[in-house]
Amino acid sequence: MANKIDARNFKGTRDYLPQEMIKRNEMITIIRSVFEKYGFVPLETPAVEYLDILMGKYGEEGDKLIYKLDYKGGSVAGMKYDLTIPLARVMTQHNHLVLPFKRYQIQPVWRADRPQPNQGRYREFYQCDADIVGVNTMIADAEIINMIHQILSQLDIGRFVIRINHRKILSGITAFVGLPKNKEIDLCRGIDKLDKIGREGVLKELSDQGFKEDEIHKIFDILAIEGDIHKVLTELKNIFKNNEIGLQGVIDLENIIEYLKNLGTPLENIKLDLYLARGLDYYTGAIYESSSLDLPHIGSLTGGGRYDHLIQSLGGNDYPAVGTTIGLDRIATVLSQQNKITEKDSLTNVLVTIFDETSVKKSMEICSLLRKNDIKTEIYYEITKMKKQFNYADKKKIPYVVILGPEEMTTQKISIKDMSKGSQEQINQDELITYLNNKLGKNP
RNA sequence: GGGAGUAUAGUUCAAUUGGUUAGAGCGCCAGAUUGUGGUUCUGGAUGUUGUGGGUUCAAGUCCCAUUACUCCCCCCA
Repeated sequence: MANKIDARNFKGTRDYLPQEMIKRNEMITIIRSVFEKYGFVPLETPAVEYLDILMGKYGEEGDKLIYKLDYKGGSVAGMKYDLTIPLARVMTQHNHLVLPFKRYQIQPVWRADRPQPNQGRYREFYQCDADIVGVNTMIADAEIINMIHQILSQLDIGRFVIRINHRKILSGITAFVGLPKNKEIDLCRGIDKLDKIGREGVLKELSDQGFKEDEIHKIFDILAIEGDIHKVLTELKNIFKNNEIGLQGVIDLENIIEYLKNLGTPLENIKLDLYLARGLDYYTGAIYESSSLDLPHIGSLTGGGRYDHLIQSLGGNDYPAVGTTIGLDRIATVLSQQNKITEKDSLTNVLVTIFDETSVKKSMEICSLLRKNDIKTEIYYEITKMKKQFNYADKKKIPYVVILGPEEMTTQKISIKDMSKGSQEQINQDELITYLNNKLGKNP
């Protein structure tokens, strides 16, 4: 025999066992139904893309994390890194799509970084994207943010915050401080840690980064702006008096806030974060990210923004676009660390037992009848002692067990045991469906 | 990409300064109970101690390498 194979998962990938899949499917059902409620239509794209399409869109770090496929001597393809670039590609290739094109997409993506399950970080993970192509009003941005709020609330993840910012505000700040454009990212990175390392820490970090004293001084002027969103935006407007690009960002955000109110979005979960940067290169306007307030170590649960020229950069029309991704695995991690995952081993409602050879036919008929009436039903596959059959129902947490023994045969009744109560009753066959529908809460 | 830690049965963990045949809980299988699970009682099965080398009279235990996993930073979903 050949060497023993060491069965294991590829690093950073997991098997989603039934218990987990049942929960994931429930989550996906919620997400999909919200997407559809807002008028989004489904799209799927291949796992693999040509490398020239993937490269250069995600920033320097991102490019390194693309899984490259090596075949026929040359690396020309890679696993998709997100769902936004594939959408942009689709938009360039299918001109007949009605604008605004609103699509949702729920698929895995791959990133070659170091897995960290505790933070919900994997190499293969699911993204649930919703994007609006062809609209440049902030109504679209507001709808996306509103929808994120809706989904996170419905998934019952506990306290969360959606942080918003604008690429043009970042540019405005960079200009205000007097820095060259390429320092923008360093600037954000340094200041973003304010919460973690405090004022002194940021000061040190910035001077280590080579920022001059007067520059740091100006940065702290901006840092000093505090208060609610409106106040901050008003003060920024003042600072950006002669700064057209920064001003544009502020106006966009003002509009978004206004529209969010119109949509009835509770603003207490939404925070303006002037130092939210987001690594992906293609963003051009408003950007947003959300995280759990109870489990901040898990990082971002959703992330998105406006990317007005990405589609053109792939050779398509210059369509404005905005969208978000919902990080299914991150959210699942939050729920699991909050012990909110009720473990289900089965979706079956009824187990039909088989008493002996003479009752096989009857049991199978009842099983079939239940299924015809949309009741999730299993039949036990062996003619064996009741003990084993009940034990199976118990292990799989199947709530009802049907018994058809000699006694039931002669009385023309069916015995049904309620496994959680331990109680058992006999009913007429023609009452069976009504009885179970009642028990399962299916009748109005 | 940088740093740290862990590895013993299906699983969670034991095993004295290195010292006989590596143990226990849970789980699993069987019986008590030939029409009934979840409780109880009785019995049973399961290990190349991650892998390879080294030190030693003797290694689960010490050393080196390797692999896997975990954690932190970076970045993100």
